[in-house]
Amino acid sequence: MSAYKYIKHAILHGEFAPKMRLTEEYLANKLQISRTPIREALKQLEAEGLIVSMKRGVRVRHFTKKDIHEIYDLRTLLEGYAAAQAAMNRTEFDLQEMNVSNDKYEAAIVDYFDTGKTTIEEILDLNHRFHDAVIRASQNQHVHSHISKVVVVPLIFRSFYWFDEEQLRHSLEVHKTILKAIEEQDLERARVAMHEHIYHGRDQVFKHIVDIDRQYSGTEEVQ
Amino acid sequence: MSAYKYIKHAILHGEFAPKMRLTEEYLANKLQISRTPIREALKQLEAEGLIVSMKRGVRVRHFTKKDIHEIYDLRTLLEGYAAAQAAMNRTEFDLQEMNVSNDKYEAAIVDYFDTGKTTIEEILDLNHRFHDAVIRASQNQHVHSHISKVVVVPLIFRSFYWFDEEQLRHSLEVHKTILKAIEEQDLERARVAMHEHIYHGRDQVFKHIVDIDRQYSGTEEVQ
DNA sequence: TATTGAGTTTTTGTATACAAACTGTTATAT
DNA sequence: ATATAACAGTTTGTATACAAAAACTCAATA
Repeated sequence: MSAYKYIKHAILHGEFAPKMRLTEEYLANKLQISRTPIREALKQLEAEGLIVSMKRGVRVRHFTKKDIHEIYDLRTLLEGYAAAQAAMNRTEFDLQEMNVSNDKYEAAIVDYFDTGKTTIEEILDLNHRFHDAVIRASQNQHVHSHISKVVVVPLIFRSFYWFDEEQLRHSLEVHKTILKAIEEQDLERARVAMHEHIYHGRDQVFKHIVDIDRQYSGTEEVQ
Repeated sequence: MSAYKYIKHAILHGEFAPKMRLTEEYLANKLQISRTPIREALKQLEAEGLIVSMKRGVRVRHFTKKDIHEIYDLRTLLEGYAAAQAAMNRTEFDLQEMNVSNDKYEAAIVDYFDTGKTTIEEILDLNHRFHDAVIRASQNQHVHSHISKVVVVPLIFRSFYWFDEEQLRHSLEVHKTILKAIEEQDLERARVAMHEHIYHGRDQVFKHIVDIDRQYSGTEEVQ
């Protein structure tokens, strides 16, 4: 795995906590490679906004409540637009892709509460694939790439762990509503359903993060 | 100037043409530095989407008509939202900043046609500052950073050069309409005026780039 | 003529060395 | 006790060397 992917994974999964200082040597040692590829990975991650650089070295970016709020607003705007455009531009192939994605999503949720063989990570991944299929159906590559940069914030990335059965089943129903609207080319219905879907996700996140703004106020150092 | 800024500038000003291959050695030689900082700059530029990497080396990204179309749709969506949010959230300070920006813009346009001492580059910069002030007034940092990535692409086509007196004066009036709506906290008026403003900009670009999709079909090599 | 493949050249990827910048500490003077 | 200067330690920034991968050349073969 590349240094970039390793570090990104570690940040998204909370192994590198917000505000944690990351020195090049620490990372080089951890990945058993030299500092050169580490530095290149850090430049990319900084351009993506997952780390912030200071006078000396970088830290894992800490997202405040305000950040999370803004990011959800942005994501709602973009994905809502994507859903409306998908309703307008979707091909038969897109419809099939979205349906297949959501069928898999449904099967995974059923299995999760039935046999427990499916993991929450797999459900998270399938949810992501459905959203991806919708965005692809919008036929706007640039919207796609911007959304993918908005979405990957550590807390949000892991927010599915907080969903209970009721909420997972509900999200499945909303997916179906979105799909139906896209199928019927009902732009506004698709947009509003997507807005509601994402804002509902935000409500869940905020229900669980009562005070992240202070939580990490101490500076976690390396090693 | 950093390698990153140098290369970005060269791309935006057309010195490195679309599809032009950029080898590390060529750039290192041109900037008279070693390949190490070049590589880091290229990683950042790739993350921003200004260059694309292939199996070996990178090329300056070529934007098709479809790209430009999509990018303007995206920018319209984002800046329209920012204008509406600015109408909702603007502080007295923001209002002042926006007014000052637009007054400078007006003075520059007047001077441009009056004495000719002001350059079109300066007008372009002041226009950019006004838009920036509006986006800042929206109080959403994340929207700001996404817009700033969208905005640079049309610069490649130096769209402003083609604005004649009529259009420059018109854009000034639209700015005033946007400002008035933001002042009166009329969200929808602000949003629609911004939409119109940006789509009008797109019309201008498309009027002048009749066939960029073929224009650069040949592969320009380094040196 | 088209194709394969060995050998050559070009270009990237990584490690390492060293200089430069920053940080923290201790000793000295006020 | 506080402030400052010098020094030592840490960490980054850049150059360079070399290995690895890709692209190219051209002759041998079908």
